[in-house]
Amino acid sequence: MRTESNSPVPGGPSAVGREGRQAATIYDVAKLAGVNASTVSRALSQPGRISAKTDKKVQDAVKALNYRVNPVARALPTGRTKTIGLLVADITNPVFFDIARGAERAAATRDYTLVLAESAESPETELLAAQRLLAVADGVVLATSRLSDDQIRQLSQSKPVVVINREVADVPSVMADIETGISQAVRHLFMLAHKSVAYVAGPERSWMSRRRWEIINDRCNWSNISAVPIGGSAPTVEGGRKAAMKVLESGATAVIAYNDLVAIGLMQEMVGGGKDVPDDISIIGFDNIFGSDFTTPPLTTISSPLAEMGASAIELVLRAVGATEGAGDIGDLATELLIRGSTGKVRIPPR
Amino acid sequence: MRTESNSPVPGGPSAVGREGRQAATIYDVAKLAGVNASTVSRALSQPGRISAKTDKKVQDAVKALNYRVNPVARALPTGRTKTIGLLVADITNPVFFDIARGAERAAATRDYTLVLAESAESPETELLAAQRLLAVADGVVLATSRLSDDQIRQLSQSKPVVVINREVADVPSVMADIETGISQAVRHLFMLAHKSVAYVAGPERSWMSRRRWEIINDRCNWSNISAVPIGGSAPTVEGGRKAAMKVLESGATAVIAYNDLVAIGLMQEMVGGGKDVPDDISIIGFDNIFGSDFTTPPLTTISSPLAEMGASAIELVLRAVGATEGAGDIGDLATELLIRGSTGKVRIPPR
DNA sequence: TTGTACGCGTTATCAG
DNA sequence: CTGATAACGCGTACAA
Repeated sequence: MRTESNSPVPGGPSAVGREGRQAATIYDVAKLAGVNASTVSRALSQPGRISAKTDKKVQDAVKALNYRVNPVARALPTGRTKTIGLLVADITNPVFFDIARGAERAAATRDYTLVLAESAESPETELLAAQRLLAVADGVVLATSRLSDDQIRQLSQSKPVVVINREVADVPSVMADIETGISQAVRHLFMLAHKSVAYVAGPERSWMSRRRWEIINDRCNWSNISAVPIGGSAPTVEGGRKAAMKVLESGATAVIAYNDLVAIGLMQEMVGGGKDVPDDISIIGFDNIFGSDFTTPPLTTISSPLAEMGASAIELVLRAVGATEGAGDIGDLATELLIRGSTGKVRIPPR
Repeated sequence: MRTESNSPVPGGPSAVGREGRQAATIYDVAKLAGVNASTVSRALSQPGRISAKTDKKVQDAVKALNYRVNPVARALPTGRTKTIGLLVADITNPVFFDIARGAERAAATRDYTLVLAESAESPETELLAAQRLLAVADGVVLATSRLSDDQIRQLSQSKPVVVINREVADVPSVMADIETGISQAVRHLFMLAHKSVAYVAGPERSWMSRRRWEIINDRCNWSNISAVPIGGSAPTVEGGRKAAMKVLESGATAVIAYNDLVAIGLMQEMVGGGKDVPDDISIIGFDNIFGSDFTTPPLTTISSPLAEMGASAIELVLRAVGATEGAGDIGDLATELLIRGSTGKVRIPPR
């Protein structure tokens, strides 16, 4: 491999060759403006602390050279990249998109940029990815973590970490208040005369899946409904399809799925198998993802304000890094049952 | 504002306080290993060019101190951040989801990280965002650009830029071969005896929208079908709803929408208004987005391999920065008509 | 208010 | 094969 650059740092920018004219630095600006580089630096970051005409000279030079600060150079002495990491278990999951949307916009508003990473549902990958993100970003949002509480706490020692839909001692989080949504759902099923409801769980390592089950079970007990758990399936449409048979065999007249994807898979498989929804079986999902109202019948679901949650998570990180004022906790975000067409009165009495 | 740090650079890492123990540097490693910092650097980046036992000493020290390279420090002399920017017009658009999915995975495979930005459909915002991305990332992918050819070319002078679904001279791009898909669609409509089809266009500034119209118009002429353009609506479900009336008034018996979102809005509005799809009117979308098969009837659509396109775009950027071998163009990616339930034989003859 | 000088953590040249 | 050292671009005590 040969190097024919005369740059002081051969690997450096000027060695790339492919690039256009070398970007201007504060030194170039300083020279043109007839001031010192440090003055330029100040003029750019602390507009007040500079004399009016020096400022003008600098601004003119900046325009003339089309100067832009080099963010990575700025980040080195500063330690801040104005970047926030967003880590999700599975990019494919529509839940993530709503979160990302809220997060991106919240970040952009504060002039921060989002850095994306996916863990492919693997705790090991997630840990590595989180560490990599923390090395670049000023803070990280864990959207659907499969890590242990300890691991998360440990990560949060170096830089601000915020988790979504998960409770970890000493780590700030943004939670959906699923209790109310679930209560509404169970009451809804109760009114429709259901006596037995199944819960199709998500990934084993999902904290949220376990939590949802606990609350569903609890509320069902209150209402004298028997709740039957149906073990860990993938949180996808396919996962839902595969779980359909087990649900049917359970004898339940209604089913609550870990999320909308699973619910949709369940519905597809059941309708495809000749069952009628909701006459034969009622289906409820979680999250109100994009498209959950496209189905026939449209899916009844416990909706979470995903975009807001993404935004709030960013907001919390921003506070932690001191980029924004605000204080106090962000209370759990409201959740509600969206009654659409996939739930109805029981027709076939439970055996 | 007071500063009580004794760090040489007060704004620097050690001043943050919130952070845990200061991260180890190569100097710490060097000291512990009893070698020079530059040796550590080499041991880490060029494993071959170091003696076996020096290497071991370094590795041990690395583990002992739990050392991690500082990516921003590395990026300064190097000029490479191992980061690629992905810029989209609207995060909310499901088309973007699939592209992002493919892109993220392709990037992760090569050990690159994705940086996200949204332009909110505004050319000004897009330009600014692109410039910001280019300052941080090693290259940028423009997924749904609203910029002019010149602006894009200009951006691509500093660092590699790849566009998706857009043709710009001198700028590498990843394109879906929409001709075949559209040909299939028009032929399909022809076989169903349609004589007049409407095209509901997308945003005025969308290059893709114009191109789709051109080809549709062309193919319709071939088949002696009259094609009627229905001007720029927002590329959203809402945009589709608003355009429904105009479509009906046009007297067309079939409509091709700028994308699936618009098509779904169209369908919702029409079905809501008492029309039957496809008996009264056939509807075809573009892209085969997530959920487009959830509708009733499921949407017939011209599908693009969005995830592959995202991946290919990243691949092209990676080649340009020399991070990956490969050469040659990436041919246009195949497109095909997915015939589902929203298209059928004309029932009402055109007036 | 402005200039001087140094350091942020890493890479790469150049001697040894 | 390894050590010393300059430089990447910028921010900021400190002195002027």
